[in-house]
Amino acid sequence: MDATAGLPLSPAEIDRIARKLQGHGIQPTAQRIDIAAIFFAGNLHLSADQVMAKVGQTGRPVSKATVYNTLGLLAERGLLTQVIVDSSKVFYDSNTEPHFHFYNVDDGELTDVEALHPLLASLPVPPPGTYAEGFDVIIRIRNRPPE
Amino acid sequence: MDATAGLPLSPAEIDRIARKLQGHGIQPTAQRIDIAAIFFAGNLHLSADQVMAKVGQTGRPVSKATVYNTLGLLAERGLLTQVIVDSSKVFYDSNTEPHFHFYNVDDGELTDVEALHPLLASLPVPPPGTYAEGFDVIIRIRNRPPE
DNA sequence: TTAATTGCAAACATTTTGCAGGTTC
DNA sequence: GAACCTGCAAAATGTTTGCAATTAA
Repeated sequence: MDATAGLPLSPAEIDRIARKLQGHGIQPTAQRIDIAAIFFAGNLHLSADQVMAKVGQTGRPVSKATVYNTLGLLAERGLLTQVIVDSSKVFYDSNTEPHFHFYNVDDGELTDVEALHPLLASLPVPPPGTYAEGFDVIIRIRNRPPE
Repeated sequence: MDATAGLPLSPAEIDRIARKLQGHGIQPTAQRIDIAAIFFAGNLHLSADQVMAKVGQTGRPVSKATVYNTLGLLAERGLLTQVIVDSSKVFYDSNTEPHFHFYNVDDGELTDVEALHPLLASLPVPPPGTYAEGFDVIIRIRNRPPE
């Protein structure tokens, strides 16, 4: 899916996104709407610098600090999910439903996989005194068979 | 350099570790033996700086570059597993059998969980043209119940 | 007008790299 | 002797922070 589809944003779209942000206790500013719009346009997995690049393409650059702030805020408020698959950068996923990921180590691509219920139902139970906050299931894949 | 200097490693232990390294095509140097000894002593999850600190405690400091080189090499040769749970650092796990992890986000502790076979058998199948290289199953836990 | 947000640059932490000097085979 | 390993310092990332200027409630 093309993440730049729908940009520039129609007033109706801006309004829709602004309401969504407000619904999650986030003050809707121009920069936040631009960033949120990218993710709300489709199912995407982007790193902070990819977001910055994409926002820049729409004609209104946003500073690095604001991109990081906003991504962190959107994740904290449940509008995005952080995906940690690579030790060198964090990905943000517009899919906030429980699901798994394929991570292609050759090209760095992240792909969603619908969560398998039998698998979910049998996840290990946290030790006494601790509580599950979430889970990550990542299948690392590559383009050539293992030797 | 004398490989036994200042370390609580018996000659027999050093020899055992040296052979293990050689068995995986790794030239056993004093520094590599010191680092490997830490992991082979038990089931541990340590980051590079934790390894450096532990080696330092034994009386013979090892440079940062060598610690990173050695950990990377041991992981590449299958003697350690890299665990990516935190965006800011990599953990190395002496358990190289397929298994899952609890990651306590409050105190940064990693714990092994035996892999559940029914779960393993039902992992998603990679897309055509790609091949599974491995999997990560991480259950994020915390010390207080979700609000 | 009061609080929140932005942008810039500098600071940070982890990891990687270049290269001179040592060590091992 | 040739190849490999180590250590140091500097560089490269990705991310965070401090703070003045701007914008929103």
